[in-house]
Amino acid sequence: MNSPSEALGPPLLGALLRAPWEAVQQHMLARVHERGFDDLDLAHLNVFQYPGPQGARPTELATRLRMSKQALNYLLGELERLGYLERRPDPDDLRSKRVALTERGTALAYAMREAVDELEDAWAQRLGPERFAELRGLLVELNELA
Amino acid sequence: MNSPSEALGPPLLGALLRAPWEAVQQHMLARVHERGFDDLDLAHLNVFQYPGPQGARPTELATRLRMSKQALNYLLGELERLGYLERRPDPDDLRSKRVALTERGTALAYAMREAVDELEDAWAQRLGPERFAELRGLLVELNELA
DNA sequence: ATCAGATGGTAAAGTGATTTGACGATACAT
DNA sequence: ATGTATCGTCAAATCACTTTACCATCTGAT
Repeated sequence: MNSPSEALGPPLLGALLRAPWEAVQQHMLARVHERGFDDLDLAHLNVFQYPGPQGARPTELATRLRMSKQALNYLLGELERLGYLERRPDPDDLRSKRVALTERGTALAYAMREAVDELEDAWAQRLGPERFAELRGLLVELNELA
Repeated sequence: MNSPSEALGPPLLGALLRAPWEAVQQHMLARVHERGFDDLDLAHLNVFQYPGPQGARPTELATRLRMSKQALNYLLGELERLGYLERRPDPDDLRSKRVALTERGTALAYAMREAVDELEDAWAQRLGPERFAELRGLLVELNELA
């Protein structure tokens, strides 16, 4: 009685959300590496996360991804060097740049999307389509709360 | 037609899982800071994540948290310096250590737990208790798949 | 009982992602 | 016009983390 583990109680919602999210991430990374985009890591994929960097300004992206504009710019530099995107001058604001995906960048976004779809399909099958739909619906609501 | 954002489609499951998980994390960090544990960041809280470091061996913890034993030991060093835990010799294995929470460490674990409960309660209320229970159940199942 | 190999923890140096601080250029509001 | 805010970037410094290398201890085979 009163063992430390008992005192901690059952798995918390945080843990329940975290594990499958990490599974998605890892699956995405592995799949994307298989497809030949093996010069990237999770930090890079993070930049491409929904809704992706296409057309965005660096500062806007940095805010969205909750990192300093310097940190993001560092990543953009690497992604540009690796041929995934370019930073082009913004015609409407001479101070500003806009991120433009290259062909390779677009292909990456597509591959990421496909990887997630794949995993979702697998889960939907094993959970049952209607229960999976229910889960998705509840998660959408949860996201609206936060 | 065929705008970049259309091509990306609706929010993916990854994003749906990530956002609320990050909300949990941020709430936990903020709450814990309020309570006076303001010398910690997310990396530290990570060590305390379910089921917590109490009684664990460093290497075991490192495996559980998917980091190198050196990286974990670095964090344990800080947490020890800040008075949250101690590394004590393991009586059963002279090579080994065991993590023992201090009073402050136990208080932190309790505060973290409380913070998550708080947020869960808020969500349960706004989602409806039975729908929240459903969400939780589905997440448990999803965790068993992965 | 001994010895080989595995495992646990740690130290030290190096790496590299990220922060801090500062800057010139442009935009915008008054 | 002029002051202030914003955009991107550079450079230096920092700090978390990796790599490499150890020694101590355990374990199992002989």
